[in-house]
Amino acid sequence: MLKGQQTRAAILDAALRLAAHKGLEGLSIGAIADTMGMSKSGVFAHFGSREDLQIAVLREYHARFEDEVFTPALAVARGVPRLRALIDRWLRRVSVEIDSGCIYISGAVEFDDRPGPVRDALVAMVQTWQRALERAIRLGVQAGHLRADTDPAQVLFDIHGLILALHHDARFLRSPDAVQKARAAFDRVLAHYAATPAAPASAKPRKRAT
Amino acid sequence: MLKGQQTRAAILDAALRLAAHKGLEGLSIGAIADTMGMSKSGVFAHFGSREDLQIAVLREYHARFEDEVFTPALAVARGVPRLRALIDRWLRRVSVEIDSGCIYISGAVEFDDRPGPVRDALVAMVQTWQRALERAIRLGVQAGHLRADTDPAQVLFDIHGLILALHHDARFLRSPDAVQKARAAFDRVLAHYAATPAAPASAKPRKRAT
DNA sequence: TGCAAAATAGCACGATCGTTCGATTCACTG
DNA sequence: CAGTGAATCGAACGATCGTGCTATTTTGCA
Repeated sequence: MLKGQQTRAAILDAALRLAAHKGLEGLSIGAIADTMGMSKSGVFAHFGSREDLQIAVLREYHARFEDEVFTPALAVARGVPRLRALIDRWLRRVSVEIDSGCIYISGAVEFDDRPGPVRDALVAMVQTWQRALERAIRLGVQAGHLRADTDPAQVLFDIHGLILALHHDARFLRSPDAVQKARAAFDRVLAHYAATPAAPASAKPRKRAT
Repeated sequence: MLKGQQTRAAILDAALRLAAHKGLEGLSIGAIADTMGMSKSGVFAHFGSREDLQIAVLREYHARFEDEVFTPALAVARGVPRLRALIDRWLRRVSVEIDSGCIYISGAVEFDDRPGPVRDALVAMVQTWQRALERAIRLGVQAGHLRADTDPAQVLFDIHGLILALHHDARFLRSPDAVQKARAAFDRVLAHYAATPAAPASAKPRKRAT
C-alpha cells in the first residue's frame, strides 16, 4: 500500500529527469526500468499506459513548477513587484534548467501537431500558467504601476518571447550570456509599459472590477 | 544519372514535409517510402544513413529559407528598411508555417541535448542566419537609423524571442492573433532602439545597462 | 505468524525502426 | 541496339518499443 506510492514517486522522479533530457516522446519505459533497476513490466504496472505515464510526468512537472515559481511569488505585493518576483523565479528556473530542459517548452514543440490527451493536458497547464501571469500583469495595471492602456496579453507575449529566446540561446546555442540578455529584455519591457510617474497620481489600489 | 538526382530531390521534398510535421527525429525512412510509393531500401540508397538524410533535409530547408527570406531582402536599402524586410518575410514565413512547422525551431529543441553531426549542422545554419540578422542590425546603427549605443546582439535576442513566441502561440496554442502580437512587438522593439529623428529631447535620454 | 493482496518479475508477441545484401529492373551511352 | 552501370526492389536481421499474460515475490494487516 505504502510501497506502491513510494516506488511510483521514485519512477516519476526518474521519468521527469529522463523527459527533461530526451523529451516526452523520448520517454521509454525500458530506459526508466534500467535506471530504476527494475523490470519493464514492474514500471509499466504503475501506469495504465505510456500516455498515462507521460501525463503523470506532466502533472508532476506542473506541481513542481507551481511550488517553485508561482506560489512563493504570491507573498510579494501585487502589481509590478509580484510580476518581477514571478519572472525572476522563472528566469532562475530556466537558467538552472539549462542542463535539464523545460518540459513546457520542449513539449510544446513535440505536441504542437500531435492531437491527443497528452497535448490536451499540456495545453491546459501552459494556459493555466499564462493566465496566472496575465492576471499578475493586469493587477499591475490596476495598481497604477503600468500604463492604463497596457494590453496584458501583449505584455505576456513579450515576456514569453524572452523566456523562449533564453531557453533557445542557452540550451541550444550554449550562449553564456543569454540570461543577462533575457534580464535586460525584461527590464526594457517593464520600462516600456511603466506608468510615467509624472502622470496624474490617481493611481491607488483598487478592488478588482469585473 | 539524371533519374537519380530527380528522385532524390523528390524524396527530399517529401522528407521536408514530413520533418516539418513530425520533427527531424520523427523522420522515418519507412514513412517516406510509403508516401513516395517506393521501397524502404530504394529510399535509403540515396542517403548513406538516416543521419545523412536528416542533414540533407536540413540543408534543403536552409536553402529554401535563404531564397525566401534572406536573399530578396538584400534588394532593400540597408539599415532599418532592410531589417524590416527581413523580419517581415520571416514573420510571413512562420505564419505560413503554422500548418507545417519551422525546422529551425523544432530542431533546436530536439537537438539541444543530443550531440552529433545533425546538431552541429543545425547550429551552424542557425548561427549563419543569426549572424546575417545581426549584421543587418549593425548596418542600421551605422546608417544612423538606430541609436549609436544599440547592442546588435540584444536586438537580435529581442527579435528572436518574438519569433519564438509567435511560433509557440500560433502553432501550439492555436492562438489566432499571434501574428498581430508579433508585429506589435517588433514595432515596439524598433521604436525603442530608433535614433531620435531630431535633437529636441522630448523624452529623457535614459540609458540602461545592457 | 499466517494469509490475502499488492507489487514486481519473466517472458513473449507484434510492430516498427535503420541497415545490409543479393537479385532485378531500369536508364543512359557507346 | 546492345551492354553496362545506376537505380530499385524484396527479404531478412537485430534492436527496441509498448503491452498483455502468468508466476513469483513482497508487503501490510488480522
